[in-house]
Amino acid sequence: MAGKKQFDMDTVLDAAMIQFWRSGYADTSLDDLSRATGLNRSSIYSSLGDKDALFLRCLDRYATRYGDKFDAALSCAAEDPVAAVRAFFDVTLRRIADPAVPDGCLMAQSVMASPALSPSVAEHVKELFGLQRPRLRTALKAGGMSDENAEDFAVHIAAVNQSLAVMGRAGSSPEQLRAIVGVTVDALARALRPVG
Amino acid sequence: MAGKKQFDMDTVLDAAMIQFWRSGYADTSLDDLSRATGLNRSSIYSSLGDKDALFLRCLDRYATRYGDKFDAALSCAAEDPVAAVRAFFDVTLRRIADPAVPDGCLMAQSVMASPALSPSVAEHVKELFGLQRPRLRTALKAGGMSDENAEDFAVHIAAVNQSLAVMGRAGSSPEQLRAIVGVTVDALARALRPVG
DNA sequence: CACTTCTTGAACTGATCAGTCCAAGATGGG
DNA sequence: CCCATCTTGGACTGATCAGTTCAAGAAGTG
Repeated sequence: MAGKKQFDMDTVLDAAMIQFWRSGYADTSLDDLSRATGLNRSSIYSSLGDKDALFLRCLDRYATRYGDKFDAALSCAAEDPVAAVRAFFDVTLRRIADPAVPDGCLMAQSVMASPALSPSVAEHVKELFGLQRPRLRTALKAGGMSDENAEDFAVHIAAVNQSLAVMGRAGSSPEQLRAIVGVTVDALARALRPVG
Repeated sequence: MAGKKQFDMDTVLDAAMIQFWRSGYADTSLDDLSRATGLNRSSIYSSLGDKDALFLRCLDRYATRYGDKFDAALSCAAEDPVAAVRAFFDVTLRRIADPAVPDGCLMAQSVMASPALSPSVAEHVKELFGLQRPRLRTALKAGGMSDENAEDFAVHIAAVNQSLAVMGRAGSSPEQLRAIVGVTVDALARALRPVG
């Protein structure tokens, strides 16, 4: 077998991402990754680099995949910001309900574990994690919200969205998760209605 | 040295708890615990049991210490539920601002890491984590809220409270954390005011 | 069909892990 | 002052970790 990779890179990266997502960085060994991807250790190293490099690629993959979905959900914010935020939360709620994918959130658990990561990886995690807030702020301002309110709601919504993964992993039911976002969506609707 | 322990159990348990809190279960080795507590490995085993047993004691210690503070904060819920919830959040905000203690939250990060914990420990973590919601529900009902609203706000407030630790560890400023709880407290105040 | 090129599997290295064991030594009772 | 008792420190075990190395062998090229 020369000159041709024996595997599909997308499939392999998905498998590795899901492994990190399910077990976290510290509890994912190279043997786990080898088993999950079907690749030998030396194939992983030669094609994807060391554990940190592979983890970074998985983080970027995760951030891009769901970042695009969040952007799409918020794209109607100018016309109907409340519907946009509802769609934003739905991305997460659907991800949690999807049996093809682990519960929890790769970003949130990586942030929580960041003191144990190498400094450069930890920095990258925080950067990716921080993309959520400006995304929301821009959408809320497009929806007609004042600067100050948009700031506050953006960070609040980012926090609530992140909490869904933790609550889901802790055993909260889909109904409870909907109740969590319901309070936030109601508050947003009220804040956007000029006469309250 | 016979018949007398050479150390203060409270001091040792605090040191171990903080070590787990800072680094998480997976990234805390017995050498770390030995260094943090000043106790030798064999002293840890003979006095506190194995790593899982010690971790459980630290979890219980954490849950009791902050659980008591949360209860105290909510004790005025019948007279002023909004002030009670504000005080509830203040327990967490003050903990995050306290330099004597790690950022993050031992419960939240243990829940996130639960798939990598032994099943019995994971179960215990989820139990302790689940204590927050009924605590809040009882307080909100005492404050005059309807059953349905109390349910929804209880799980929402528990989620937001939990998210503060993650957002703090991700680098959010104290002002941003206050904005996160501000939205929730405002929503609660509105829900409690009979005429909105 | 032969040769070059690259992937691949398995063995190996040194470090670190949780957990065990035991001799050394300190203390309190007699 | 001596002995029994218990804590303590350090050495040890077997497992697992990330990362490296290398021979075997398959595909492409002529």
